[in-house]
Amino acid sequence: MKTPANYNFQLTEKKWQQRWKSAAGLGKTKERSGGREKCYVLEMFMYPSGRVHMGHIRNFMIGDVIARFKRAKGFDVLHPVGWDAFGLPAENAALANAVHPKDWTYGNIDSMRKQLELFGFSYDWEREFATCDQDYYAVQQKIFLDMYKKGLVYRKESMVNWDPVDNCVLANEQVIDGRGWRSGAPIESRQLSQWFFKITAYTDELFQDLKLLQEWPEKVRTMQERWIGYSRGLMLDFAVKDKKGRELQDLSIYSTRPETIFGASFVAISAQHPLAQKLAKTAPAIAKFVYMCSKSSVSTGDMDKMEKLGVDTETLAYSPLLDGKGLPVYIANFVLQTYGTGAIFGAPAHDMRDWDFAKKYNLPIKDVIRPTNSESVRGGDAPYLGDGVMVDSGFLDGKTTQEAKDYIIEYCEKIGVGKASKFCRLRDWGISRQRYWGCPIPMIHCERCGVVPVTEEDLPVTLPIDVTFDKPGNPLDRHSTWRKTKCPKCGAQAHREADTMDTFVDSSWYFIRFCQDKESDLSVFNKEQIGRWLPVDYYIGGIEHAILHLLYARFFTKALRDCGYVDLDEPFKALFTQGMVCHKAYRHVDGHWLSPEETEIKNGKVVCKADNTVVKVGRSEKMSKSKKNVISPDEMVRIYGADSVRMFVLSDSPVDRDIEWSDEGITGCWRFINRFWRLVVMFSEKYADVIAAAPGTTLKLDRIDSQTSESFKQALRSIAQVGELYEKFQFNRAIAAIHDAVNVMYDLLDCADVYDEEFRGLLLLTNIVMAPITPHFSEEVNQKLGNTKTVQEIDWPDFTVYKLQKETAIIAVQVNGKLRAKLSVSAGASQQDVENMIKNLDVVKKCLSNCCAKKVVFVSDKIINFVV
RNA sequence: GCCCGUGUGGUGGAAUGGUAGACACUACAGACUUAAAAUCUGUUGUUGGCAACGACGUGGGGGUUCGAGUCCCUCCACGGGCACCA
Repeated sequence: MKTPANYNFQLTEKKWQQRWKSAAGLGKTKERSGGREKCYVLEMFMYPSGRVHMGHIRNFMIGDVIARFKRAKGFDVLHPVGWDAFGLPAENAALANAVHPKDWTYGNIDSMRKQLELFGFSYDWEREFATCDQDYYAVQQKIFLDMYKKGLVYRKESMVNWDPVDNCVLANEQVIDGRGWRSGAPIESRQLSQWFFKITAYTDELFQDLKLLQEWPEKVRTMQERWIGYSRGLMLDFAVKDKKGRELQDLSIYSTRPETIFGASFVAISAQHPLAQKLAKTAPAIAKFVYMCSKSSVSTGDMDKMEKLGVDTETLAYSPLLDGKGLPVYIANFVLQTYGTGAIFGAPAHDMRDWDFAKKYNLPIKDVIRPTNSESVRGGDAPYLGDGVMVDSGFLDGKTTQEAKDYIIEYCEKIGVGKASKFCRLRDWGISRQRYWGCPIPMIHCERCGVVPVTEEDLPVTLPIDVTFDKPGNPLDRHSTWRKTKCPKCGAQAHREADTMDTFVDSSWYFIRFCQDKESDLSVFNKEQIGRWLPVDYYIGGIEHAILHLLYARFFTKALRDCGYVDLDEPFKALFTQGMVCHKAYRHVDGHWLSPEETEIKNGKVVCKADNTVVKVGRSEKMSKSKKNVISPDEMVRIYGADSVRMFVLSDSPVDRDIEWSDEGITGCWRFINRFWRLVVMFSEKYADVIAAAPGTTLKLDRIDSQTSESFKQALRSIAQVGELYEKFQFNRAIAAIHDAVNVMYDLLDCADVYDEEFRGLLLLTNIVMAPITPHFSEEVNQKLGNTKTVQEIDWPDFTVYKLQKETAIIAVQVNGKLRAKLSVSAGASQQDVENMIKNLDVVKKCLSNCCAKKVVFVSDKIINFVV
């Protein structure tokens, strides 16, 4: 038979995309009667940078397969798409190219939407929106005011993380290794008035509810747990006196290891501590040290390499617990003002940092814990950090560390020198950004009344369009008219808050907005629609959002619940984090990256075309412009078609791992699609009469019985697994199972014992389980095979109706666990039957010649193992 | 330093404690072709052997088990996250 022509993806993909569009049915959210279950599938929405990259495609593919699969399973599915559209790059583009951020953003959205449409994702485009749409940020301003009324928003003068490149404040979460998460510039400290969300009001709940998120990766839960940094300990009171015994001030110290107090040999406070500031005024040496610390705190970074330094304040700290013994007070560079009370007591024998400090300044090291399984206290030149039994600690002697801890907290509370306390690392969320392209903060500054919220009738506070970017800084600040307004309280001349909100606010509730359809009043929360869809059943995105976005969104959900907007505690039921799409990267000897076009292969070596130097072919790296290893999705669609690209990003690697983009991989998918296509063409030509005689037949395979070949059943077994594999996000295995089925069908095509209609059924079933991955192709195949329903209209097949049990099993014959032979038996054969069958096998005879087996292990249809 | 993850052929990767290497890629061979591409059919963990058939083999070492890639202990390498958090 002549080899059929290649599958024409150009025509086919266009054809089906047009049909889906005109039928307006592909991704449209259906709410059908009959109490169907809902399924909300959401991929983390994207920033409109201008280009869709392969990482997006992989992310969206996971969601698209799940959404299509769940629809076929009979769920009502919500699968929306939108744009996280405020943010700095729009302003940078405005500066660089003299284009308005609004035009830049909406222009990018248009071109990215076109790119996405090439892939045929089953989104409900009717619900699409961008966070910079006025009707979206208007609601956000209302939420802000409601949270303000609830006491969840406040304004405070505080030290902030200032990014000198972006000219902007960053949240703690956005500072990575002392550098801005976006600009990479070293962060400075500045004193500024800022708006804060009181996320710490929800510390307990955010921490406790992590336990509810069993369908989140454990890794993400642990990261959040550590970020919140919950700890329990004792707040202990000290009195600080100078050398002459004059009382200077009281000092509170927080410790999670209060049981080591009798091993304390010094107290250390941070350079920003009020006591340090006070002492610096009169003592030049202290002032100098404090100044030095303030300098170095600006550029954090290699904390671990920083030597522990301190200065003796010549004062002593007294606790009633310590029998009138004063501990020398140091100002030390390793004590953080932002954690606890900014003061510690040092127990060098049982803490690494205290140990280093004591060694440096020759302070006593007193052991108070004897390791549990040891006769004596710590030996050697290191602190003992584990648990044990208290020694040399007065009334704590003989208690275990845990007992001692509980006891001393209780004791201190009783005698009134301390109390049980808890602390967390989590700080309130500073959301003021000195930028133009964001949601305006709806507040007004009045000289007489102070800060006054905008009244609801005056919402939204719209972003003015007539702004200039000719100077650095926030254009809202210098706008000639926009800032001027009347005080809602007294009517006097006042001015608007010029800061805008952190864009992470925008992405903290977008998944709620998607729940409302186009017809609903978008200026209010429609509780019925929101209640119908939330929580998100499958949330899919990158691990890089493990803390920032996911923590903020969880907080927002709880805050909105308390404002009466929603009725749920956690927004995302299951979270799935996918790996990156990587690609080979080429590096020149001098270190700069080369694109593949700048290289060639000479004598089996990759060399740089320009200067013939040997190029280092590095390990596969995440695709990025700077590494010049980006593969453009539309280019790939042009060459191989959308379905091949769709298939490739899910094949090969499990989706939670990185995948390497390769030419072989994508051509492999393209070839497989053609291979399946040829099968369909050959069948439909050979059995044209079958198709013509029974168009629109259902998928039912009537004649699966004992006469059906094992191969045929094997193919059915393979595709029967595919749904379960989708459910488990094991798309690579699902694709392997589909390969299996197609390979078997090739073997079957020429067999005489294949019933024609049965074979068509098998083709159709394989096609249908593959359809979530290759929707255009599958519609075409389905049509070619004469099915009158479209794939979209077909329910997921029920494979349990087929009798697919194997009739024979291959049993492994083992001696002492070593494989000696394989034996085909009828399925379910008993141990006796199997033993009878094999006792004459040479291998078995040889092994059993001199003695009987001590023991025979038999696992039905699997193994028989003789132990001799 | 702490926490988490990963380690299986030339490559990506399969494998409820039960026949390791499914599926795919690469490579090689054969068929088709004037030829090439494409396609189809084989072979492809290492190693000994003409063969039948053996030996070895899931980062290293040890253990539990009739049986370990899988469970336990320990070490190593790589990747990621957090990091002076009292």
